[in-house]
Amino acid sequence: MVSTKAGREAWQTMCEILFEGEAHDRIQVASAELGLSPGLMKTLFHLPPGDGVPMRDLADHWSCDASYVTNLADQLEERGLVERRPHATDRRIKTLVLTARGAAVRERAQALLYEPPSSLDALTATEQRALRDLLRKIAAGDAELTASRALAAG
Amino acid sequence: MVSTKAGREAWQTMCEILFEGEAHDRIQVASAELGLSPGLMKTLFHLPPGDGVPMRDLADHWSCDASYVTNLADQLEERGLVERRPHATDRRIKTLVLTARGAAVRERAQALLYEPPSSLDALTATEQRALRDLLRKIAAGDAELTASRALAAG
DNA sequence: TATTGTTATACTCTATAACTATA
DNA sequence: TATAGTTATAGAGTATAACAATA
Repeated sequence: MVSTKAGREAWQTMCEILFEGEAHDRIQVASAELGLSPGLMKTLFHLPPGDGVPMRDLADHWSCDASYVTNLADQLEERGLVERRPHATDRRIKTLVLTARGAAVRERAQALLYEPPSSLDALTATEQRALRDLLRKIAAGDAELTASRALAAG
Repeated sequence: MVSTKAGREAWQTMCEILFEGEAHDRIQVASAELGLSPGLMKTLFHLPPGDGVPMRDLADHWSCDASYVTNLADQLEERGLVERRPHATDRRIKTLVLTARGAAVRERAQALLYEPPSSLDALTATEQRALRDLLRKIAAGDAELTASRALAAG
């Protein structure tokens, strides 16, 4: 089913809209407006408000080195956006927790990123609902995505 | 119309599927497989086979410095993937043109990037067609995207 | 012994400034 | 005088290696 011609065309068009269209520089623009690097903004997105995330989990998700996560954490801490907190049971682990200010910046970042481009205007209200429902069905079937959402929900 | 609740939800879900889901590391994985940096791969995508693009156009599209485009061009040239060619009428301008090898690598890169994630499997064939049609309608209304496609079509 | 995180270091990516050639 | 591209250089981003603390 996944190799349906229409499915491939749908996926390709989705990539083009996000990477080539009006919104292709959204991340740069949003992070510049918040005075953050794209990497720092991406980190905020992975920290559910009120809940600590082990630094190792971030390195695993991004397939990056642990030392880079240390670097990101240092920069966010300097700006007062996150705190390092010890893990409840394993004292090797440090978790990253958003501060109140960090949660506010995260919310602002999401507002900027999730603002739809004007090209969405090409769809009627009914079509926009149909699109949302189809995309949500895909998201629900995406193991990684649903896992990270379950985490975010606490 | 664009600020429809469903439209915002659709856009947010689209971002989440691409940036957080199964496919979130597609670009890294694909470029690693081709032995290119993500920046080099992105450059190949902006060079329509058989047609030269002025280096300045790339810098403008990405809002980056011209010297960085020089750097990208140097690296692609070293690998035999592009050639610098003089512009027909303005001798200040150099255009970047894919070599035969460059066009082949570009095609392979597209195949890797545009391979849909398995989560698309959650949709029936009919739904995949409906999704494709909705996305294409958005793409057609995206001024930047249609402009770059017109260019690619020659 | 294996794992988490840090430090020191080096390499890649990207920008700034000064320059050459062309318009 | 203004624009396209290059060079040299500096800064940010990211990885590697060696290390300390904990499991």
